[in-house]
Amino acid sequence: MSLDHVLLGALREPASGYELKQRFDTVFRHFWPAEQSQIYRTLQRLESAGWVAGRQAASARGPRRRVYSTTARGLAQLRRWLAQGPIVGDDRHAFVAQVLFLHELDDAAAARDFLAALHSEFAARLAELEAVEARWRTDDPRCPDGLAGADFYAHLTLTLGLAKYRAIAEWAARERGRAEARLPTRGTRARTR
Amino acid sequence: MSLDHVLLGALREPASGYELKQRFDTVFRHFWPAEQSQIYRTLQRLESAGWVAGRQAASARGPRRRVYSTTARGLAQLRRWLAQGPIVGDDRHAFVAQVLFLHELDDAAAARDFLAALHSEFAARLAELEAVEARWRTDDPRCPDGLAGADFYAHLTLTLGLAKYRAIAEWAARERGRAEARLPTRGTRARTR
DNA sequence: CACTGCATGTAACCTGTTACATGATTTC
DNA sequence: GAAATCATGTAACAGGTTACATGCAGTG
Repeated sequence: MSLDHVLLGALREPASGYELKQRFDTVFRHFWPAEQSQIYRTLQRLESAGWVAGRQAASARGPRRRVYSTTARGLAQLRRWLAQGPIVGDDRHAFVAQVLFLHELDDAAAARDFLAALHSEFAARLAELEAVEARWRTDDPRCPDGLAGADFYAHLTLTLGLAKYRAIAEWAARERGRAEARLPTRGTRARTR
Repeated sequence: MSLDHVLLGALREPASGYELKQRFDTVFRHFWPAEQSQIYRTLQRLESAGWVAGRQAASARGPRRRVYSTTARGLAQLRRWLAQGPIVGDDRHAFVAQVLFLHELDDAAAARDFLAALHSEFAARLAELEAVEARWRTDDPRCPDGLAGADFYAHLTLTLGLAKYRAIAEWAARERGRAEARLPTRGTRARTR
């Protein structure tokens, strides 16, 4: 139940369900997306378990808010989760299945376009993370190597995203090229096989 | 509903639920794992939709089997799915959340060990795929560049897995080194912060 | 007064996991 | 005759998604 632990980690700094949703949509989304309905539901469950505590708070604008934070028991639970070692689990990537079955399209140009679209997608994700890193470097002179505490680990997740998206974008560009090379030359039939 | 389409693609070659489970555990597992119970349940739904057809078949050993194959309507559905372009969707990787919250362990040596464990995990996955590729090369002299038809696309999924696992394993090795360098030297207090 | 942003929640549904249940045939 | 392998299915539950419902406060 990783959502539980992402919330436990996030709530070391107190936040409302609404604020959590925003953090999910910006940072956590990259490795554990969650919908608002699921966040509120899970918060309730974690509170009955005694892992987070909620309290009523006033709001600068808008209705009253309910602010949660991780309890001592919640923190102990989070530490156990971290101490058990990496939870790697399975990948679930529909696009890889699509690549595997691309042959069923029986259309080498469409396959090449498919790989080109994959390249745009991952190049865009890479550019997004590169922008985040560039901003960080200009905002904080200690950025890559002087980072301490929680920032050091946050930066690690950034370099992982960078490495992964870079590898996939390069793969897509390379394979798009190989697919291009297989295309029938002009003047011959457009279909393969 | 990607499981539907993975089954549609797999059943271009007729197979029983049991055989499909084996293919999931060897090949499809790398991008779309599925349990036996889910496979049988989905097969029933796809059959009512008219996308696959099942027929009774004799079995060399063991009880009677039910062999399914993709129908013309199922193939049309599969092609529509491929033609709509890559479905990239979200990543859900608990270990990245763990890295982000590693600071809560407040133990730099444990964090270094965590990264070392990640490195072993991904190095092992990489080695597994490298072995698959090596076997393919020795079995088929056309292997990397002369591959045609469905094999060309199957090889693409292999090079993707190779690129991705290589990138992650290299990241883990590099960051393990950086974490090592931050360790307090012998004789000083063992805890960071 | 309409719209936007803040804020919290519920209901129905779909997908995926775990556990259980059954039975045939072959090999030791 | 016990164990392994072939083979198919169901039930209960957990986790995640989509859609809906409600209401406050400030801005134009």
